[in-house]
Amino acid sequence: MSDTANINSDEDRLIRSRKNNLNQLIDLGIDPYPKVFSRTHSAEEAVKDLEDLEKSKKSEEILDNTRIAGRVTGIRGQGKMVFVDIKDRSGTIQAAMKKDILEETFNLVNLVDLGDIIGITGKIFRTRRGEPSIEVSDLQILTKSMRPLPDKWSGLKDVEKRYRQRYLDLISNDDAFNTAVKRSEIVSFIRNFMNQRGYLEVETPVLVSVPAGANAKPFSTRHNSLDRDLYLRIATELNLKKLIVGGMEKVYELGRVFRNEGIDHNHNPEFTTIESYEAYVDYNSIMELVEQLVSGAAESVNGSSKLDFGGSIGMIDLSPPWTRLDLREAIKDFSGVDFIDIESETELADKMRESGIHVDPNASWASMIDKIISDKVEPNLNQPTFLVDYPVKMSPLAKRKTNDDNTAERFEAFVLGSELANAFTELNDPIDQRERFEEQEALRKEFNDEELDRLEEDFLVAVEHGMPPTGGLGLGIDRLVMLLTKKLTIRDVVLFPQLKSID
RNA sequence: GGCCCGCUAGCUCAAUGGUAGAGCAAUUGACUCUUAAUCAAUAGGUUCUCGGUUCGACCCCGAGGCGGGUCACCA
Repeated sequence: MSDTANINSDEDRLIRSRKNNLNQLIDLGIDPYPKVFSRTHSAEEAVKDLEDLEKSKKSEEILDNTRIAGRVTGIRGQGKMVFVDIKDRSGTIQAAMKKDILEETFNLVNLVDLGDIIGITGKIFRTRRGEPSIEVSDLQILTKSMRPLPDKWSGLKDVEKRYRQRYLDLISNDDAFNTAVKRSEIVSFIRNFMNQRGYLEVETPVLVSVPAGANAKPFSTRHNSLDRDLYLRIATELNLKKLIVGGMEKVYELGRVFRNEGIDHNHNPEFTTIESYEAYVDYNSIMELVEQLVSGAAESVNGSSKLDFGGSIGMIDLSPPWTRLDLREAIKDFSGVDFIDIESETELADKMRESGIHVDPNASWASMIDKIISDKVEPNLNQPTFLVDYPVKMSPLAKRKTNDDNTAERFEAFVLGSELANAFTELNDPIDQRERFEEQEALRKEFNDEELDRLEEDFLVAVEHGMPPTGGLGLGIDRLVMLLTKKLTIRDVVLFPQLKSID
């Protein structure tokens, strides 16, 4: 490609002027990409020092020789004086570059473009207009930028570009930056929360030979030297329970799982869950764990366990205790269907159609119940709610209730009409567990449903060695972050959401 | 996958089927307290792609791409 081929392209024109400045720097013997710059202050700290001085808390010397680095987000030329906005992690501060102070270095100012990373040395002061600023005595180019930034005032609004080039979103939209920070803080809170309760954090394989532990279609891949198909895990469940068999008693994994299904505002093909397992407790303890974890995370990152969504939703209060609804009663109340007497799929389908629910003609009993829940019950559960006690048929990994063989000790947590967590008293009877898996395998063939859970022999052998009574939890981190940052789409809480590639 | 909407300068947005424009960014010049700096001038376009209708298409029609919404499915 020759230079003349693109000489008329606007983008090239913009890059060319920056390259021109870059070359001028090189001609001056200046490295446009030096390795280090030692900072004394963040932008925020500099302002604080100034305020401390003004309150007479500190002596004036603290203001001298302040060194700050960051990205240039604004340049206001004033002839022999130029104001430059410098943005770092903590915020933005103004630098005042005066010719009579910088002398020959002042020529460098003309070679600074919007988007460059620069380091400045100088004295903190306040301008006549009251703006905290650095009076620059030395200026260093730390990184020359070759491409223009999005418009300072309107920011980056193009949704697609925000996702594909998230770094631009982070630079120009504070809300995107703050959401990413908050996600990190939430994950950090959860780790501390679990560790303080004596849980061990573990890591189990992402590549598995049987994608088991949940209902989902897996991604498949291939290991060359093993000459074998492998799958990306759809859940961390079974390996974690093997660790309970191994005596770890309290374990959790914060990890990415992968499901080969549709993509929309609630679903990314890879997402993060926390699964935890604790020996010698049942699902009642897990309900308390969820209440404390979620309300604690809210208080930690938002300073409150309440969230105001306004409009018809209003205030969501995450503080314990959450409402507990019996699943069967909830379904009956919201849809009029009482599944307890309905064993045949055709009868259930008829009842559902009577209630105005669209039924897939090839659906299993369990998936139909699931459909009733998501269509008729979930949308009503804005305030945090546990739906408790699920049919055994739709809960192949959960233990039966003591006096009711058809019901399992399982709950799901809902907030804002969306599922947040799924938990049960874990099934540790190896004979029952094997039968449940075999039924799932049979149903998968009968209904040709790729999403039904799979039998993993290794897991069954582990349980046959004896798994203590255990309470287990799975909670969607992305959903939790959406809730606590009030984002309506998962793409706003995942830094690099999956998008189609542009060829 | 069905249906609906969007795609125009680096960014944000205009433009009855009749010469594609503005603000910011860029380039050149003036300016030592500005902060969306100001002022003057200049330059910048495969209107997502391909095809069709038309004397003439950003605009109408068809196919495709990408994105958004919604329904179906899923966490």
